[in-house]
Amino acid sequence: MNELIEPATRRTPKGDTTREAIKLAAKRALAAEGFSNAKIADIMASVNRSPGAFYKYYPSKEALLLDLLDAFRARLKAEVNRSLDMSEEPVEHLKERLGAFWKIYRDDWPVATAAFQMSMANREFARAWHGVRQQGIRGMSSVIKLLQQKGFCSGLDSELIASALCSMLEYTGYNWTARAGDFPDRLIDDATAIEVLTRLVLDGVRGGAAQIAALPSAAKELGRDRMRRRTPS
Amino acid sequence: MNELIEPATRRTPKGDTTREAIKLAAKRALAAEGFSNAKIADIMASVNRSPGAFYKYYPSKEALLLDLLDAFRARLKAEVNRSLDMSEEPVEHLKERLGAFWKIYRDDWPVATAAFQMSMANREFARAWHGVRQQGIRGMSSVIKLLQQKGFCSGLDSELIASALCSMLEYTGYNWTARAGDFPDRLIDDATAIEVLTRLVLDGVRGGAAQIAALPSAAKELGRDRMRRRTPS
Amino acid sequence: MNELIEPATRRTPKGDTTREAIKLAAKRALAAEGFSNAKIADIMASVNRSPGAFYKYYPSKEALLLDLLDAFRARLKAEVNRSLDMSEEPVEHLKERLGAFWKIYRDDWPVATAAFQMSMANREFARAWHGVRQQGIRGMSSVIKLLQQKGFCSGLDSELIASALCSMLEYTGYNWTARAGDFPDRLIDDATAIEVLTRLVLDGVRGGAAQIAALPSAAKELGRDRMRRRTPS
Amino acid sequence: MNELIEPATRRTPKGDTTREAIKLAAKRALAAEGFSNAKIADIMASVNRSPGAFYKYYPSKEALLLDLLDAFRARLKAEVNRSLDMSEEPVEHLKERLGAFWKIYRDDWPVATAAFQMSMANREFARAWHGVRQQGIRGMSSVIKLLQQKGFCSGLDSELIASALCSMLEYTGYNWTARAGDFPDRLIDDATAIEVLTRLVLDGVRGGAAQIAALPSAAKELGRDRMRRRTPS
DNA sequence: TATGAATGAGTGTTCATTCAT
DNA sequence: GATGAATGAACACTCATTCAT
Repeated sequence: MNELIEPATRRTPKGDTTREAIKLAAKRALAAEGFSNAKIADIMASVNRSPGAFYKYYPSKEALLLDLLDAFRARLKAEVNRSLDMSEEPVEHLKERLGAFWKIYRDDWPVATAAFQMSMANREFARAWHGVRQQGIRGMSSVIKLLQQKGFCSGLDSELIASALCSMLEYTGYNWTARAGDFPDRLIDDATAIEVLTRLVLDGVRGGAAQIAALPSAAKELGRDRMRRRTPS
Repeated sequence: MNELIEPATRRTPKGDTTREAIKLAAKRALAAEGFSNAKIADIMASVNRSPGAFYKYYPSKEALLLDLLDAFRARLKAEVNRSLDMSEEPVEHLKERLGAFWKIYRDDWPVATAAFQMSMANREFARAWHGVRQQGIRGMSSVIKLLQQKGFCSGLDSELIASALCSMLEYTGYNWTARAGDFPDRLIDDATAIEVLTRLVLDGVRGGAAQIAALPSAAKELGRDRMRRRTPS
Repeated sequence: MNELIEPATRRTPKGDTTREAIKLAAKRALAAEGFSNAKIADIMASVNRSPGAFYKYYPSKEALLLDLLDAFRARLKAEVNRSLDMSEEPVEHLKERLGAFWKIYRDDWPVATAAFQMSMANREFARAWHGVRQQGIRGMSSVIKLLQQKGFCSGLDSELIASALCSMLEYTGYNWTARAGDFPDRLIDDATAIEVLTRLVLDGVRGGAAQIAALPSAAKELGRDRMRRRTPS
Repeated sequence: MNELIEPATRRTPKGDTTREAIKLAAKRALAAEGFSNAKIADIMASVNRSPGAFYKYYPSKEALLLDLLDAFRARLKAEVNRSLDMSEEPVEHLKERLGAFWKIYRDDWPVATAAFQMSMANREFARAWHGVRQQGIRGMSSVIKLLQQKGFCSGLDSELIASALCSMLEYTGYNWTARAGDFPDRLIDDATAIEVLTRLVLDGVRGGAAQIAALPSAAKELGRDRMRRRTPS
């Protein structure tokens, strides 16, 4: 995606090691400070290199983030959007995908957050970040469309639902993981996170149809309640 | 919440006008550049004032954002968390609240986004932003708990669900509104947005019960379907 | 000395009151912050006036200090250099003069210190402050010359001695009075201060000749001591 | 005293050169403008460096002055307060010490003056400057106490005398050296300065005893003389 | 190749001074 | 006369980037 940031020469193993170390340190810096506040000098210091050495690996600070973002996107594609063909049992399939999604965000939310921030002011990042979002949305909406053909979730814009659910996943990835998130004093284990998110996505994805069709007990009662009220008014 | 930023003297109408103009211009700048990139001089120029005039109104750039955030929080509290007693029809109640939420974010996502960004690197913002999040989560989880008593959505951590749903609302507020969001070429009208979000929240909030009741029929059928489909191809 | 700072119109009593209040507040500000750090707005606020009102009384911040310095100089002239004719008993005379000097500095060291500071970077203040110093030095050296004619303190440059003694008086005025001076936890009463300073000046003024002539016991012993030591080495 | 300002890495010779050049240029700027008026950019320009380079060496403008002040204090301690034991001939000892003092002030009064100015408004400088003063005062008062045990200078507060004499030395260091001092058109050579100052300090230090012993003869005679003189004129 | 000193444009903030009301 | 909002030049400090060694 970003050939510009590839150096002309084939990277040596040593260079690769350093490059990976830089990426790791950069993520840590991103997590602690955000992109604008993260300093090249600090990142390089935490890798025991001089500031100048950074430019052996990236032509600019932004190229570093673009590289991280590219890796992030590739990982998402490989592990979440892997196959859109659903040979497996769909609920399990979804759960598995969301588990992958969750783990990627647990590790890489600093990259996503930084890219998101940059996307607001910077054209190139806007495009790149938009691409990442679209990738997720496409995957999600293809599931939804499939279900809509089955009669679920009918009548609503699948793209919007996909967008909203992706937003939930992404931002929740941050809020349940980052120190500055919603639960600073609580470690949310992977199993719980994945279970809750799966259920919410499932509900959202099956949505309206499921309710009307399948909820004589719960939902209809709610509905009836409402009707009764509505009738007299 | 932030009395510190109130000047000692009673504000004159003229000063008030300027102050409001500054806030508005600041939101625009925040939307276009993000907090770190927004320049005081630019904000003041767009209000036809000199850079120095800013400091008649705020002691620092950060104080401005804190003020905007405080107003944002107050608005949320007034319009969304208004009454937690559910004397009214609950679905209508929820819809109305989410409508308010949506409109606030539609107007003020630059503030929320900037505060979110700052919360990552800055103690004071972390606290303030966390407070905003908690306010939303508390409101949401009180609804959920109420429903759980009625048998819905049982077995799952109401705080987690509330957090995830708030994340969805917030981030969707951005992604459906901002130019750099998911749908740059499409204007999502309030009614649609509110409808979709309400449905998703409702599903998430009612959730669990429905699943337990309906999964054998719905989800499994989905699964079977899929398999059948795949087999012949 | 500084006619520039006199307004064209005859000052009204009310204006005079405010002007005096400004001077007083300025001295306090000078004492607490020094000239560069003292802010017009603060001074005016402590007089319950708007910043703009300052310029009714002085054309600039520096004019204020020049005015204060002029008053300081006038007071010194009136009370210390009052009469250089020494009709009274000279020791008493000196003591009285130094008492006046001490009291002036006790009250006005902020002005002197500020003027001194400004004199380093600013031509006009350099001249003005130099004038104040010269006034003191002239007074002191005239005493010394008189004594030299009597055989005291011979062989030394009376101007240098006068300069040094004036330096001692001035700087001691600060160091024994200001909160940031040498004795923060001790209040040095006027009598003690005047006694010690008088003695030091007297000794300095009478100096060497007196010693040789009048100190067979003390000084010579010291001298002898020295010789003895020196002889063998 | 100020390890904080030492960079973490071992300073290279090149860096050391620049650092020393900065100190020197800073002293010149301090002499010409005073601390508040001295501009980092100017100092760095006079060292042929960009403004930003300053911060390789000092974290702030104030840290620079603290460093200069620390060096000043160290030099004073090493050369003036070197040994407080008076095994050598005391007058020679004193003369030598005052000579060192004089030369230090001749070189470094800009630092002392700037520190003095800053001490009025700034806590940290107040402490640091007070420390320098105390160091001088302690040295001086130990001499005085020694002499008091021999019967000199009895009955007066040795600390006050020490303070006053130190004030004389310090401020005279400025007034005989600086362009804006008392003798703009005259270069006072070291020998003269040291001689005069030594005599004044000696007189002040021995003082009291001499007075008591010699006043009937000397001072009163002076008084009588004066009267006699005046009468006929 | 790596270093780290140096660059220099950029920005938040201050405050003496002005001026419309 | 008085006000106080506004001015705008000034300056300390930052940091991505460069380059001599």
